[in-house]
Amino acid sequence: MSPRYIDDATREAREEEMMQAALNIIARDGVSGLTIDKVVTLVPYSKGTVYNTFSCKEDLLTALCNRSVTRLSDIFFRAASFDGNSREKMLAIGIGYMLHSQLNPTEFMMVISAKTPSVTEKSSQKRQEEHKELETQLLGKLLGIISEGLATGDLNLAPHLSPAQVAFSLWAMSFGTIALLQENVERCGVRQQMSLENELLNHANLVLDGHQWKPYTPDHDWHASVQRMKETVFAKEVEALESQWTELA
Amino acid sequence: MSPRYIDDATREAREEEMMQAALNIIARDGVSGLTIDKVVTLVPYSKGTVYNTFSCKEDLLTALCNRSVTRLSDIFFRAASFDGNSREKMLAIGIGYMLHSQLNPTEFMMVISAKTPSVTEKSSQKRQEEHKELETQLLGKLLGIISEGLATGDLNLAPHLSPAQVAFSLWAMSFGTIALLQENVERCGVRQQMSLENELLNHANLVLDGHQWKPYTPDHDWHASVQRMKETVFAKEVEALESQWTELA
DNA sequence: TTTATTGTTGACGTAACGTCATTTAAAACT
DNA sequence: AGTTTTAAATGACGTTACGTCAACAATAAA
Repeated sequence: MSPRYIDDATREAREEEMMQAALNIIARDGVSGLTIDKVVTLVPYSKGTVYNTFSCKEDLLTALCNRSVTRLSDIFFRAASFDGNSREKMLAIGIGYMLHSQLNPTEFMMVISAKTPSVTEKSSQKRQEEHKELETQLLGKLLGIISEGLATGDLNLAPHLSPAQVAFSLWAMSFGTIALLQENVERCGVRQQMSLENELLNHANLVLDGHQWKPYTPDHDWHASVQRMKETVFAKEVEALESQWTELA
Repeated sequence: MSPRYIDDATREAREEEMMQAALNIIARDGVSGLTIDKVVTLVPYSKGTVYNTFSCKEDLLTALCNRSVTRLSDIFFRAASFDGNSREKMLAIGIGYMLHSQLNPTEFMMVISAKTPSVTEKSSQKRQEEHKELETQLLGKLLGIISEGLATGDLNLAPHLSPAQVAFSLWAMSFGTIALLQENVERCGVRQQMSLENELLNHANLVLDGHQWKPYTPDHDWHASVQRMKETVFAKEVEALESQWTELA
C-alpha cells in the first residue's frame, strides 16, 4: 500500500530543467515576457507538474534569484581566497559582485525584482526563507574576512560598530552602486560616462577608508590589485565577459 | 470644423485621479494586485480613456514612481535649506530620503520596481525620459550643496573625483542602505536589529569622512544634527510618521 | 491481484490585457 | 440654426495567461 515516490535527485533535475527554460525565455522575451505557459511548452512536463514545482510565476522568479545567489556564493569564496591582505580580499568581494552582475545582468536585476513587493507578495514562504538563508551565508563570508582583518590588525573596529555593520556597509554600498549604474548602460544622463568598475572602486575605498582598514587608499595601488584579481581568482569571469564582448562586435 | 480639445489642466487632473485610484488599490491589494481593470471601475472614465493616459500597467507604475520622485524633490529642497554647515546639509539629503521612504514605503519600492526590467521593458519612452529628467534634477540639488562645501572650504575634492561622483557616492549608498533595510522590517535575519536611521547615519559618515568633508565624524555630534533636522526642516515628515505609528497602536 | 497513495495530466473557468469600430460632442464654418 | 469636422470617449471583444481540479497513471506494499 505505498505509492511511487520520486527521489530528490530527479526532482531537482526537473526543477533545474524548468529554470533553464525560464532563463531562455527571459533572455529572449525579457522578464515581463516570462509566462508559465511558455515554460510548459518548452519542457516535457505538464502545466500541473510545473505548478507543482513552482507555486506561481513569482515563485519561479524567486527560485531563479536564489540560484543566482548560490552562484555568487562561489565567487565570494574565491574572493576570500585571493592572495593578498585583508582589505584586498574585502575589495575582491565587491569586484566579484560586480563581475557577477555584469556577467548576469538579468539575474542581478532579478535579485532586485525578487525584493519587490509584487514578487514577495506572491512567492512561496519556503523559497523566501531559502533566500534569506542564502543571504545570511553570503554575509558570513564577509564576516570571515572581517575577522581576518581584526586578527591581523589591519582593521580596528570603531567602538560603535559591530562586524556585521561593517559587512553590511560594504554590501549596501556595492548593491546601491551596481543597481544604479546597471540600468542606463547606453542611456545618457548625468551618470553616463561613469564606469561601473571605477565607481565601485572609489566607493569601496571610501567605505574601507572610513572604517580605517589598512592600507589606506593613498598607500596602495588599488587599480593594480583589481587587475591582479581579474587575472587570478576572477580570470574565469573576465574571460567570459570578454568573449561576450567580442560576440557583440 | 474643429473638435473639442481637452486642456492640459483637466488632463493632468484626470491623470492624478487615476494615479490616486491606483495608489488606493496598491494600498489594499499590493503592487501585484494592481490591474487596469480595477482602476477603471474606481474612476469615472472608460477603459479606453485610461489606456489613452497610460499605455499599460507598467507605464502607470512608472508614472507613480515619477510622482514620488517629484515629492522627494521638495524634501531635498528643504534639506538644502537646513541651517547648518555644508556637511550637515548633505547629511540632511540622506535623512530626508530615508524619511520619505519610510513615510511612503510603497512608493519607494515602486522606484525599485520601476527600475526593474519587467517594468522598463514595457513602460512608455516618454515617461522613462521624464524619470531620467527628474533624477537629474535631484542630483542637481546635491551638486548645489557640493559647490557650497567647495566654496566654504569644508570639502576638498580628491584629484580623481568630480562633484558628480561625490554626489553619486552618497546617493548610491543611501539607496542601497534603504533598499536593503526596507524589506525585512519584521523578518528576522542578520540585519534584524539594525535600525535604519542608525545605519544610514553610519554609512553617510563613512562616505563623507572618506571625502574628507569637514567637520569629521569625531569632531561633531551628528545625532544632534539629525535631531535638529527632524525638529525643523523635516518636522512635517516626522509628525506624519509618528501619527502613523500611533494609528497602528 | 488488490489496494492505497502519490504523481501527472490537460481541459476549463476566470480574469486581465489591450484594441478598435463606433459613438459623442465641441468648435468652426456657412 | 444647421452642418461639418475631427479629437476624444466608449465598452464589447478577441486573446492570452493564470491557477485549479477531477480524472487518470503508476508504483509498491499487502
